This record gives sequence, structure tokens and C-alpha cells, in this order.
Amino acid sequence: MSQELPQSQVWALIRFRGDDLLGPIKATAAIHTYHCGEQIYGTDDIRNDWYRVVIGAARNCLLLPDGRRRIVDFFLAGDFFGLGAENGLHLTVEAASDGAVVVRYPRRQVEALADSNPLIGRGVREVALQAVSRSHSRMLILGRVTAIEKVMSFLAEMAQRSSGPDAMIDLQVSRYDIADYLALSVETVCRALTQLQYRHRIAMHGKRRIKIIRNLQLR
Amino acid sequence: MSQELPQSQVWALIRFRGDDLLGPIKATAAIHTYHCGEQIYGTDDIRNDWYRVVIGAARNCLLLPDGRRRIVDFFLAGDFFGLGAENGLHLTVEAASDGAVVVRYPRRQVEALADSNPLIGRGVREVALQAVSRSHSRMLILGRVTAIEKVMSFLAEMAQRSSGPDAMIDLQVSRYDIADYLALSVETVCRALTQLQYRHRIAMHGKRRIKIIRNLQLR
DNA sequence: CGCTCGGTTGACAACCGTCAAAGCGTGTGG
DNA sequence: CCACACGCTTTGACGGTTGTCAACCGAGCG
Repeated sequence: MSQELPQSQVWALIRFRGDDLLGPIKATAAIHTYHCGEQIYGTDDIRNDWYRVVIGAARNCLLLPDGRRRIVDFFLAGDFFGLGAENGLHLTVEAASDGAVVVRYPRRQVEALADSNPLIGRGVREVALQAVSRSHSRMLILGRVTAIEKVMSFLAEMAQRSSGPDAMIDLQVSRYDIADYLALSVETVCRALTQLQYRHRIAMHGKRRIKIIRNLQLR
Repeated sequence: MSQELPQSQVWALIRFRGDDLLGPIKATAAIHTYHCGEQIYGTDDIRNDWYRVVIGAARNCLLLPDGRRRIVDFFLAGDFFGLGAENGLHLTVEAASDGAVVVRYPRRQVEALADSNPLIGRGVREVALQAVSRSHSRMLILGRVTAIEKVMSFLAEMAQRSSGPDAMIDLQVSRYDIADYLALSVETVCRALTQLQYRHRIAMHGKRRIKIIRNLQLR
């Protein structure tokens, strides 16, 4: 386990981003730090909590009957998660980066807050809508595009979700995770990245820091 | 335009399925029949309505900047839709079968009903959750599987959503729509269907009626 | 009849997954 | 301190699957 972060510092981080939606119930929230791959929750847990990523990333995985794994969503700093049932399939949410920090809110409190405060009720609905929207964007990526387009789109999405478009991306996830997310093999992801470098579309600083130089609209 | 269905008959159909969630506000609802490809709503419309498929199918399409189209969701008889914003991309919902019948409810009424009745509020939330769940299932399909697996999974999904597992499926959509949905080419969809017939996994009666004979768990 | 549209089949090239091997960084133990 | 192992990343070679192009069939329609 990585060293814990002081609680006050976590709330400062959340407030710093200016989107402390669930601030009113932070007294009942719990903060936890995970190492990479550690499970945050799974199908077997009775999910009566809401979660939010503060630092790092989490991955929403589905386990297929034959044991294969697929990542159906990434949660980055600021994202809420805890949405439920995946008709019959085994679901887990795990930390995707080492030292990921996650806040846990009691579900009952969130819903009570949402009932009493229409603004928050709308915010809660917004979480589901964003999940749908993310899914749909990903279908476009998974869709009719070639491997290079997939990887480029993935980078663009990450850039947009983490900081701003065309900035330096701090990839929180491994190549294996990217491959699982894009429905490609690890090797193809690597090849695509080298191709993109070769064509001066991205620049890599180390293994997990990438700068987008020229971003074509995802075809 | 196909001939209109008497209003009373539409409500009878909905009641027959025993899930007339929004019955209390049916007085304010409007019924409309579409021909295949006709737009139900798009990004440019101010979406202040909720919709529900009564007969046939609708497709939720995203338009890419270069003009290509992708189907991100199908709505079948009984499904609600009307969920919103797709971060920047142009969205349309069109009828996917000829003579599709759709009921339109004023959004304000739905939300008022949801506020006053917690059961309906939960039902409304459920719609978004189902959309997320469908998306995730589809990611599995789009994911690491071969064309035959994709098509087989698609048929299984349609069987489950329309009537019951392993029954006769009345495909409401064209091969082109299936291809767009599964991120395959039309030709590959055809080849997969003939392969599945050859292997006695499905039986086709006409072009759009398919019976699942032996359904392997989607790998 | 000719036209269009949806569906089907064939041939071929390109792309991607699989297998294999090697480089690299980190941590562990001798 | 060094050797070693392990995980992550990268590159190469090869075969299979799939997209593309092309052609054909059948149904519906003016």
C-alpha cells in the first residue's frame, strides 16, 4: 500500500478544482489509497456507496464467462462512479494506477441530498448521462477506425478529460490497459504509438508522458 | 408515410405488455408513425420530450465530422429514449424500420411525475442505467471477438430484448444497420450469417426472421 | 422494361493478432 | 555490489480475418 495522503489535503485538492458537488456530506465520506490493480468494489459487494477519483485512475472491468477481461470505462480524477448492475456479467472496479486516491460517499446520503437539493439531483443525473456519452464516444472509437486512429482518438480523449486539448498527457494507465480499452493487442498499441511518433503527431517523454503535436479530427 | 394506427390500439399494445410506466400522463402524449430513415429528433432540435418505441425500432446515430455515420444504440419496442447531449457530436434518432410507431411525452410532465412519485423517479433513473448497461454489453461485443461472434452476440441480444432467449427473432433492421452497429462491413455480416446457417447455429426464414438453434455463450 | 435498393458471393490485398525474442527499469536476494 | 527475476515495453515475422472492389440476384416501383 502506498503512503496515505492527509485527509485535509484531499479535500483541498477537490475544492481546488472548484467542483465539490458533494461537499455537504464530506463528514461521512471515507478516503482510501489503492495500489495498482487493487479492487475498489465488485459485483459481489452490495454497492451502497458512491465513489470519486481524486488522484490517479480507476478502470471499470467486465469479466467474461471464459475469464477474459474487458475495460469498459476509465475513471479519471474528478469522475464519480458507483453505477450499478451489468445484466449478469461480473463487474469489478480496480485502481489502474499506483497510489490512486478515491473518496467513498454513503449512497443513502447522496440520494437524500439529491432529493432535498434539486441542483444536486440534476448533478447526480448528469453523472449517468456523462457515462452514456462516454460510452457513445467510445463506440465511435471502437468502430470503423484503424489502430492508429483508435490510439490517436484515445490520446485525444485523455487529453480532453485530464487537462485540456493538445496538452501534455500524463498517461495513468499501462499499455495493457489501453489495449484492453481499445480492443487491440498490446503490440498493436505499441506499433501505433511508434508510428505516431514517426509521423510527428505525438512526442513521448518517458513511457507515459505524451504530447500531442498535431491532432487530426478523429475520422 | 405508412397508415396511422388508431390511438386506442397503441395504448392497448402498451398496456398489454404490462409496463405502462407513464400511463398517468398519456393524455398529453402524442403518437406518430415514421417510415424507415425518417428523423425523430436531432441535435438541432431543442429536446424537451421523452420518447418510447411502440412498434418497430429506432436507431441512435452519431455523425462524424467527415460525414460517416455510426449507430450507437438501437431502441426496440418498449424502450424509452430522449437522453441528451453527446459532447459536440451531431446526433440523430431515426426510425430503423418502416412503420415504426413512437409515443412522445412532454419532458416537463415526465419530470414532474418523477418528482411526485418516487417509483417513477426510480424508473426514470433506470432508463439511463439500462442505456449504460447496454453500452457496456456492446463494448464486449465490439471488443475482442471475431465477426461471427459479433453477429451471434448481436442476435442473442436482439432475441433477449425482443421476446425471450432462443426464440424466433424478427429483425427490424437492415444488414447495413447491423454492420454499422457492429462496426463491420455489410459483406462480412452476410458471410457471418451464412456461416452460422452452415454450422446449424441459426435458421433463417426469409431475410429478416431468424431462429437461434444453438447459442454458445458469447466468448 | 429499366431503375434502385437490399442482400449475397467471390477475389485480393491490407491490417492486425499471435508467437517469439529482446530491451529496459525496478526490486530482491545472495 | 552484482546477479537475477519480473513486469512493462518494443520490435520482427507470419498467417488469418476482414475490408474493398466487383459482380450478380431478386423484389419493388415508376
